[in-house]
Amino acid sequence: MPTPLSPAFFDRDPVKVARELLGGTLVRVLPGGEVLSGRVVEAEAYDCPRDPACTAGRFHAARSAGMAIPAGHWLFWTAHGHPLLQVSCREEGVSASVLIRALEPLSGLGTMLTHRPVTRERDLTSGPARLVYALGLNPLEVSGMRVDSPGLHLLPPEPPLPDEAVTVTARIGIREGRNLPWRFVLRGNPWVSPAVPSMDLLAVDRPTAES
DNA sequence: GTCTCGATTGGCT
DNA sequence: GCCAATCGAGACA
Repeated sequence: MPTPLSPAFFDRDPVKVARELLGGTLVRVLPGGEVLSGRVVEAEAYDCPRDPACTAGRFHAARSAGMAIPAGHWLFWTAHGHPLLQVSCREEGVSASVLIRALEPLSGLGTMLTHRPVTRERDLTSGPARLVYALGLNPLEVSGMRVDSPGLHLLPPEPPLPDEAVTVTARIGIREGRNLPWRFVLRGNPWVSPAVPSMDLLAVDRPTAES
């Protein structure tokens, strides 16, 4: 059983964190002890100092203050009335985070379906807000918790994913900064969120963010 | 109080 | 594929 990722893992470039998070396991332990888990098949990086898509500090300074908490804490962003699960990155005071966009359910599928009844299983967690609903996460309860909390934590991919298993694309659902290759998808996995237009696919297959 | 924005979702065609 | 509903948060009067 791998050790949960510690906050120190997140205290660096969110682009690298997003890449290395891919293939890992998100584990949710319900109060009754039941375990809901899923493999991270899609993740995006947001790094405000160099990211035109990151509205933190522009439109929603106060709202995004949570993104500036110390690295390795859960936080929620809301968009279009839906909660999105993120992990803070970098040192305190810098708004940077990794957004978990999709999971492949591993255990607790039945309970997830009670949280979020869907007709097709692949619709259960194939979206950033969908997985929050499926896991039954309460934003007020989870926000600000350490990323290695017993009730909600992340396990690293074992073994680490090879580059050829990862597709890097432009981010989706945003207006600015969409050309940055900061969206990481498990190649060929059916659980990723709705497909990006083919024109958005970049000619890169591995992270280029060396900073 | 009202308007606007948005990193989404789900229903309809 | 398209589009309306969604609702929390910020801006402004």
